[in-house]
Amino acid sequence: MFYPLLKPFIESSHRKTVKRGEIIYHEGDTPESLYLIEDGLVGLFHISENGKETFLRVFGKDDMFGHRSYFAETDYHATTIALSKTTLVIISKKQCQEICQHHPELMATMVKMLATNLGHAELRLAGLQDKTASSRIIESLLFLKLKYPEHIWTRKEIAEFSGTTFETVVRVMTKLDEEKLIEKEGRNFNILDTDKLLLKSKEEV
Amino acid sequence: MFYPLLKPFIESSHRKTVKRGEIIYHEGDTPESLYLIEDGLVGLFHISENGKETFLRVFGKDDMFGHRSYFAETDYHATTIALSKTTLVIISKKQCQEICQHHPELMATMVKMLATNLGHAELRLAGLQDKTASSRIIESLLFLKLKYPEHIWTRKEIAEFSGTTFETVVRVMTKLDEEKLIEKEGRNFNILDTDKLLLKSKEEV
DNA sequence: CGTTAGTTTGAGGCAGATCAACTTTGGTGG
DNA sequence: CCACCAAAGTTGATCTGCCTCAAACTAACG
Repeated sequence: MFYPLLKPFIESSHRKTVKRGEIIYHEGDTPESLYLIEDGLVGLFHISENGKETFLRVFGKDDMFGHRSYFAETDYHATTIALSKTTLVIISKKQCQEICQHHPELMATMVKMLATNLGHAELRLAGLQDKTASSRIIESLLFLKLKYPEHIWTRKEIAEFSGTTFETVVRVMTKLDEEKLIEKEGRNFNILDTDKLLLKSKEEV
Repeated sequence: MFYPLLKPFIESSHRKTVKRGEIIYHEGDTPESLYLIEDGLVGLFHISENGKETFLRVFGKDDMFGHRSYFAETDYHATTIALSKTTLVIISKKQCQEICQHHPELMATMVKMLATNLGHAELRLAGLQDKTASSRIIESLLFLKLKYPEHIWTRKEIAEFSGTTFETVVRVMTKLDEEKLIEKEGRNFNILDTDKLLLKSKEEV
């Protein structure tokens, strides 16, 4: 959603293609550039010492990432990994400074985006305390599949997004399949009844 | 930290005093204004249907709040409650629009603040998955007490900030008191060894 | 058509929540 | 200044949702 706004400024920018599983930057690295997704899917993950991964945000076609650290003026707080074959446009910090200076109206878009993300992050934080695992899994299924229907979400990705384990995701999905609210199709799945799922995610506390 | 920047613009603004426990705005309300704290302490909480409260952010002297919803252009996603007697300066949306228009440099400050907050929220989100309750409690004790030493933090507030229960906070604090890392003093407590606490919060996984 | 990444299912364990009963603190007003 | 009492804190006992571990199974790709 950011890309079209910037397109005029970056025609000549450096491009890079990464394949599924490839790391784009690591937590702790110092930002040298911003990234735009020309095509593909990228996940932002926090990986703790014991190896536990938390799936913080997804970025799709036309989304920007790396901007949070750039504007916070800190090192990256998490790691970005390509979830599928992805083509990136790389914008240098210098380039970004120029764009920001000459186009202050983009800052308003950035403020709105960050404020929205902050709200989502805080609601997820709260949800982790007061919702059951299956409620969070259902929410994640809806969010991930409705937003990026073409991607085959693994149980592990869904688990890390919902703050559970992949075994728990498997069990919940099996139950939802039996109840005909989703249908499993190989490693993929489809949503059959969005409304009932939404309802169910709310009544499961 | 925002107040001083804005002081020139708001001399004549409306002021309001609230006492401990008073609600300033509710989740779901539509923002009509922004708030600055002239003096006192305010907490942002998410309260779920079953009554479980999550303590999302603290605001102290010279902090602004209510801005996230204003800039995201959504209803409030959480509730603000005064943690002590607090004097507020209320800025209307119209006033805010004018300030933003005439002082685009303030937008840069806002972007940085939101980006920083988003990073913190996401790290807390990840911490909820990969850290033990006592590790999170120790982090919360350090954060809350070092940032606002004058406030007498209740066990309930600490629990809601760390994502645990007040009984667990009591047990962890009793242990830390025995180990002479903190000292309990009536309902208050003091930090005796910041470094060892920091270390301990890291080794407790 | 072999290999590997991803999925499924069951059994068992535990960190920390919940429930319950009791004590202490510190503010208030008589 | 003291007596009262509501709010806050303490401690122990019990319970449970979900994670962990383990051991097959199966899709899908080269």
